[in-house]
Order: sequence, then C-alpha cells, then structure tokens
Amino acid sequence: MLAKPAFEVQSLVTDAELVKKRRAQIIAAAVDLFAHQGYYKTTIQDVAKRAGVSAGLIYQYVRDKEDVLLLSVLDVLESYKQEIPAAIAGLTDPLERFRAAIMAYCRVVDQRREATVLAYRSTKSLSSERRQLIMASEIETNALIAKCIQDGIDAGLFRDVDAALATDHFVSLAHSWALKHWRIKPVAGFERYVEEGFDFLVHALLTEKGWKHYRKLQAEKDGKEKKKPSKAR
Amino acid sequence: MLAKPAFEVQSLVTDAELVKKRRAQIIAAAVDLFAHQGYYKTTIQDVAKRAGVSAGLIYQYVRDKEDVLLLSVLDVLESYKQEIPAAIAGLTDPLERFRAAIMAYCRVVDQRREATVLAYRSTKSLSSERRQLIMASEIETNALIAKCIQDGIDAGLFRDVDAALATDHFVSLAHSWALKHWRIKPVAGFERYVEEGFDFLVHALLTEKGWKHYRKLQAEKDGKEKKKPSKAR
Amino acid sequence: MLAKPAFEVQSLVTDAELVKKRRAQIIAAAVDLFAHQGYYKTTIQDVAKRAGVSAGLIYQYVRDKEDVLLLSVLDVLESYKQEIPAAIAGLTDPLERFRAAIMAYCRVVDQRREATVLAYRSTKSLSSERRQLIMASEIETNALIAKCIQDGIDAGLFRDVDAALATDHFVSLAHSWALKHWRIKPVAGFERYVEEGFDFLVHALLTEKGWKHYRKLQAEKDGKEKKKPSKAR
Amino acid sequence: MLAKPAFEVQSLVTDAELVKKRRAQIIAAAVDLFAHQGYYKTTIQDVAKRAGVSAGLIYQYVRDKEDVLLLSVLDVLESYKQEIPAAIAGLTDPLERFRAAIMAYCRVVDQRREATVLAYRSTKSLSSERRQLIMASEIETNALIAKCIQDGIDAGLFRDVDAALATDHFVSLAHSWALKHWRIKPVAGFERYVEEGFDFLVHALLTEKGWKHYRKLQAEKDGKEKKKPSKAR
DNA sequence: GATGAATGAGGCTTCATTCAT
DNA sequence: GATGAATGAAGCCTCATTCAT
Repeated sequence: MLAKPAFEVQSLVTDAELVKKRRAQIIAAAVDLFAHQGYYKTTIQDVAKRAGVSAGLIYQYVRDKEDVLLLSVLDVLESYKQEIPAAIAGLTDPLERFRAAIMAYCRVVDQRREATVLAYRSTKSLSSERRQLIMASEIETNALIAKCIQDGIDAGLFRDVDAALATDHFVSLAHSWALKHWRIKPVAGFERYVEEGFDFLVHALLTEKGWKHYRKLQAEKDGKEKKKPSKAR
Repeated sequence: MLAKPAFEVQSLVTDAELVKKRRAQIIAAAVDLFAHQGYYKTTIQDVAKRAGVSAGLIYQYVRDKEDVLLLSVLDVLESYKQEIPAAIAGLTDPLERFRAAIMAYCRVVDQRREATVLAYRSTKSLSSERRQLIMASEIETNALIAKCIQDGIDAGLFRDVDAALATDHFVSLAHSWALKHWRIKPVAGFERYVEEGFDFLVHALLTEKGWKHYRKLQAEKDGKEKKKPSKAR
Repeated sequence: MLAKPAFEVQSLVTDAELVKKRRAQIIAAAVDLFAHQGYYKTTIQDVAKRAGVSAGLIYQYVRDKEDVLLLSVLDVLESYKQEIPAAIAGLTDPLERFRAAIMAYCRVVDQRREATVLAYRSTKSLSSERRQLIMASEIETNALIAKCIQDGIDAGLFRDVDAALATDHFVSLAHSWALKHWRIKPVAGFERYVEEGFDFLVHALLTEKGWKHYRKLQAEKDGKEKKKPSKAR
Repeated sequence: MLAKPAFEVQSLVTDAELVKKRRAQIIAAAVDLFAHQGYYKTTIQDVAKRAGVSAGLIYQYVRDKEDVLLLSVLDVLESYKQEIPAAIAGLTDPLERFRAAIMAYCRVVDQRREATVLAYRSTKSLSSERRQLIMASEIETNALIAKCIQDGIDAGLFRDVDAALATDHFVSLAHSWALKHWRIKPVAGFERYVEEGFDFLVHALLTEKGWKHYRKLQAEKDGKEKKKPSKAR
C-alpha cells in the first residue's frame, strides 16, 4: 500500500504513472522481506526476485538500498495516517472518536504487524536526513491522536493532561501489540488486548463526567454485542 | 556491566576468571558500538580495536558475531534485573515499592538509553535460539514489575486487573523514554516525563483506597521536596 | 568537426545525410565528455543526454561504445589533416610552408587541447583493428609534415636528415603543448611556447643557407610585428 | 622496482617491511597488467591472481583501485629518478653528463616501454589529488635534465636557451620512443633512434664552442666503437 | 527512425572468520 | 593465550546493450 508518494526520493524514470506502479511493486516486496528477515539480511536481489523485476531496475527507481528501506518504512507509517482519519470520519462524540482512532491504530498495526516492527527497528539504520522523514511522519500520526485527546479534554470528558504525553501511552499500546506480540499473544488475543488496554489507559484519562459517558457507551456496546465483558471494570 | 555471565555461550578459553574479564572487555566495547552505529555497521575489527584486543581474540570467547550481539543485549537486560530489586529493597509499602521499581527501571533505561534501543532493535537479528534467551530475560524483568502490581492488588490499593497486562503499560513507559527520546525530550525532561508518566498510568490502577494512599505519599514527597508539582492531578 | 566520414563504421540507418548529421551530434557530445572525464567514466547515457538523443538511438549509428571512441578520436585526427594543408595553401617558400604547417598543427592542438589528450590516451583502449585506423590517420598527418621537411632538404635549406625522424620532433612539439600543458602553460603562454619551440627545433635543421633565409624571414616578421623577439637566438 | 615508498598511500598493515614487500608484489603485477590491457580492463581480481594473493589482501595495502594505479605510475616515474642520477654519477664533462642523462632516460623508457605508456595514459584517470603526486614526480625528473642543460649553458657549450623549455624536447625524445614505438621501431631501432634523436636535438643547443667539443667526443667514441656513424652530421 | 525502460553480467569492496606464528 | 595478516564469499551498484512500443 503506497499511500502517499514519497516524492522526496528521486527516480530516473520520468513517467509518473510507471514510477508509482514500479515503486509499489518494489516496496511491497521489500516490506515483506525486510519485515521477516531484516533489512541487512535481505539483498537487493531478493527484493528484485520477489518483486518480479531485475536488480538493475530497482536502481532506476531508488538511489540505493537505504532508499528502499526509507520508502518501505514510510509506506507503513503512511498507512497509519490513512486509517485513523478514515476510522473516525462520521463519528462526532469525542470519546467515540478517540476510541475509534485508537482501535484503528491497533487494527492497522495488527494487520501489518511485521511491518510495524520493521519501522521500529529500522529507523536507526537510515541516514539522519532520511530519518527526519520518518520522524515527521510519526509526528503527524501522533498529532491525529493528540487532537482526539484534546477534544476530549475540551469536552470535559478527559482530565486536563498534556495531550502529547498522554498520546504516547495510547500509541505505545498499539505499537506494543506488534513489538511484544510474542509475549502478549499467548495470554491475550488481539481483541482482548486492545479492549483491555484501552480500558486500562482510558481510566487514567476520564473525568467524573467522562466516566459516566464511558460507562454509557460501554453499556450500549455490550447491549449490542452481548459478549466479551472486560475483566477490568 | 556484565551482570550474570551468559554461561550458555561457549568459549575456547577455560580459565573462568579470564573469560569473565575478557568478555566484559569485549561486551563493553560492543554495546557501545552497536548502540551507536548499529550491529551491522559495526565490524568485529571495530569491536576489537575499541576493546583493545585483536580480532582473533574475540573468537576465543564467542562463537561468532551474533554471539557478541547476544551477550551485549543480555548485558543490557541483566542490568534491569539488577537495578529493580536493588531499588525496592528496604521498602515495604506496596505503592512505594511499585513506584520505586518503575522509577529504577526508567532510570536505568535513561542511563543506558542507546543500549536499550539496541536491545529493542536487535532481538530480531538473532537466531531464534538466541532470541529465546533474550525473551526469557525480558520475562523475568517483567515478572519483577508484575509482582509489585499484584502486591498492590492484594493490598487493595490497585484494581483487580491482569497484572501481566498492566505491567506492559509501565514497561512501555520506561522503554518509550529510550525509543521516543528524540520526540519526548524536547517537550519534557526525564524527570517530568517519568513523574507524569507514572502519575498518569497509576491513575488507571488505583482503587479508592489506593487513591487516598497515593495522595498521602505525594503530599509527603511534596512536603519534602517543595517543587515540581505535577500538572495532572 | 566531423571532417571525413569514417565510412568504416557501419550504421543501421541508410539515409547517408541523416547518418552524417546524427553522428556529428553524437561525436561532438562524445569528444567533449571523453576529453573531460575520460572514456570509461563517460556512459553512453551521458553521451546521449549531452547529444540530446536517446541512448537507444546511438546504437543505430554505431555498433558499440568503442565505435563512439573510434569516431571521436578520428574526428580529432581528421581536423589535423584539414588544418595543415589549409594553412600552407598559397605559400610557396619551403621554410614558410614548413613554419606555417607546424604553427597550424600547434594551433589546432591548442584549440582542441583536451581532445588531443583524448586521442593520445585512448588509442590503446581500442581493439587492434580500430587502432589501425587511428594509426593510419596519424601517419597521414605526419606525411604532411615530412613532405615539408623533405622540400626544405631538397631546397638546400635543411640538412639532409631523415625527414620521418625529424618530423617526430616537431610533432612532439605540437602534442606536448596538449600533454604537458599543465606544466608549460605557467612558464610560457601558447605563443611563446610555439615560437621558441619552433625556433629551437629549426636550429637543428637549418643549413648555412637555410640560416640566412630563416633570419631574413624573421627580420621581415619582426619588422611587421615589432614585438616578441625570441630570447634564443 | 619500488624505488621510493609512496608513503602517501595508507595501509592497514603496520609491519613496514611487510607493507613494502606486499606492495612490491601487488604493484609489479599491476604495472604489468595495466600496461598491457589498460587500467579499466584490468580487474582487481586479475591483479590479485597475478600477484599470487587474494583480492581482499590488496585492500589491506591500498584504499582502492585508483591507489593501485597511483602506486603503479609512481613506481614507473621513480625509476626515472633513480636511473638518471646513476648514469651521470662519475662523469664530469657537462656534455657527457647531459648525453648520459638522456641516454639513461631513453634506456629506462625502453626497458619499461609499456609502463611508460601506462604512465602517460593513466594520469588523467586519477583524482586530482593523486594527480598532483604524479606531476610532482615528473617535475623532479625534468629538473634533473634541466640541471644538465643549465650546466652546459654555464660552461658555454650550449646556447643561452630557457633550460626548462629545452628540457621538454629531450624528454619528448625519450617518451616518444614509448608512445610512438609502433611507428618508429620499423624505421629505426632503439639505438639509431636515440643516437640520431639526440644528435638532432643537440644541434639546436650547441654553441660554436660546444660544437667543437661535441665533435671531439663523437670522434673519440667512433674511435672506440668504430661503428654506427650517424647519418646526420 | 526514435525512445527509454528493462536487463543482467560483472566489478569493486567489505568483513566475518581462520590459522600460522 | 594472543596476534593480525590473509582469505574469499557475497553484496551493492553500474552501465552497455536490447527491444517493445
């Protein structure tokens, strides 16, 4: 999924349509391979073979191997920036919006679990210049979450905490699912992990007023679903 | 700091004392280099030079380069297992113990920030067999925290949550300081990050009874320190 | 300047006029690039871009990259064969003709200094078959000079030396200006280099009779120019 | 022949004796291959094989392939700087010394004909920094010749010409033997080429006094040798 | 005739590992 | 036990050449 073209990376090929197509091909192969065997253990030949192109071709679309990594990581991060807004579109209640945003974040992390780990591990392998792009993308995503929290604060549902710092706890929730999957999965499936994780953290955020609202929403949900009552109350 | 010898790694040299000394030498150099330039960009020759030994020597104390990584990461993780018990020794109050444990965790992460990132990034580079050792170490550390939480639950100070899952949120707090340092540092120094982070998360844990106790402890602390009142209440 | 079409090089294109035009385009770009960055550091893509054509096009007018080099070097050598006869046309005095020939040689070398160096450096890079063409061209040029010397000998102005061997000294004069430019230029500009160089070498050639004639010509020239009296007498 | 160690090129190996030996090995192979097939057509693997070492080894003694070229060319140029002083040591007569110097120059060029061509062709392939070293070496050699000429001028044997410019003509004589060998060899063997070449050029240099001296030396030589009377008188 | 995307062979270089001293 | 020179496999990247459009 090549969300937003990383126009910063130059290509020798001029046809924009082709560049987009080829890059998608290359990045799809690269994300897959990098995520599973790591950046350094994956050769450009591997990527080429997986993408069904020649090794030389890759160098018509990226400058070097590191560029492939950059594009791969950006591709993952861009998918966050796509999914979160999509998930909260249409929702108006601040608490619901916030919940939906976190759930969407967790969901996309789950869908691209290995890729998320890749993004985590590989940023340091990039040149400082390229690392900036990654960081910028991460900041953008965080801003989406922070906005939800701030809206909750403004609505009196959340305590008046530093939205940016609070954001990190929820972001960590999503990331940890990928990073600590090996440990968490055995004790809790994705659903329970996310539900309980959110429930736990939101406890730290809700005001008295927020509490009532939260319980009402839970009740509605439980009514509809009649299942998975969270253990923590 | 080579806490507990990773006896699993074989050495050609028999003198245990010498093995310990040489490994400490090698690992100190390796952690430093791996943490700053990454595992793959660091050569064995680099490590040898930094450690003040010959490249050949290293192969008398480890099987291959990956062993050096394993020992390096274990070294970092061991330091967690050392610091946390040391920090809570002597404390009896469950809340105080828990707080001290988390603070110690954060502190050691801060002291070895780059090394913590190394541990995070590199686990996947290890062979599955070696990765088990890392995971085992992490589980041990987590158990230290989980025990504190369980004690709090048993004392009626914390809600009856899944201690293992709750542990993760606090562990993430410590790890995030290293992983997201570039983003967090500018908005909050270590002290504030840790204080507010703990305060935020503990909100999600405290029972009514726990609340009163927590406030009393805070008051005592503030009384002693008369500074840095946390913004979030 | 594509003096005489190197008809030996085959082209896929049949229209002779077009071949001539395209080759001139390609060679002009190639000479420039080869001369400045060397044959091996110049890619066909470079040449194509400079010539304003596609890389594929070049292969419709030459067999391979070496052909481009051959044509480039021939182009340079052909310009010698053009300039020298042009310079002595109209002159009848053997000494004047000789002088004019050498001066013309030096001048064209000066005008295409980098290209001359290219011709020097690159002959060995060509296949033996192609090298023959280069050598043949050089021999032709030398013959032009040798003829002048022989005429001088026949006129009793020059000693009865081996014209072919004597030719080399004067040819070296011209070539050295290009080859040793970096060293000579700082101590002597083109004018002085050529004047003194010719004056020096012609000393070795003149008979008693030639001497008188030479001095008369110099006097006439000095009379006209009233400047730059050569230091060597 | 590794005349003077090119200390400017760094090596990873510390043992100076070994560096000298290995470099000699590598350079001998490289000069040979570069001279015959050209720098770009020769691979490092070729050099390694010819030198009887592994490809990796070479990189313990040079930084990159260009360094091998630099050392190769310097090696050739250094041999000039060795031979010329050796040839004139013991001689006192300025004309004899000059003659001996030129003859030595021609002789060493003849002995390392292909290598001389290499030096000529390859200088431009070097980075500007490395090219400086080559130029410096060439200037040193020229200074040896220029000194001889100046001595001849001071002794009243040679005309008062610019010694540096006159040097070039004689240097060209030596170089041309290598560069134009394919053309000259068929018409004149080395002996005749050098004898006549020197005789020709020295004509341009001698004063009346020098002339007499030169003829006397020639007579002595002819008396001793009773052969090869030069055609030019 | 012209284009330029695609190919893939091949070279330079690095570096984990070995082993003779 | 320690050294460090030597090895050689392997990877990134370039670029001459081709060919479908």
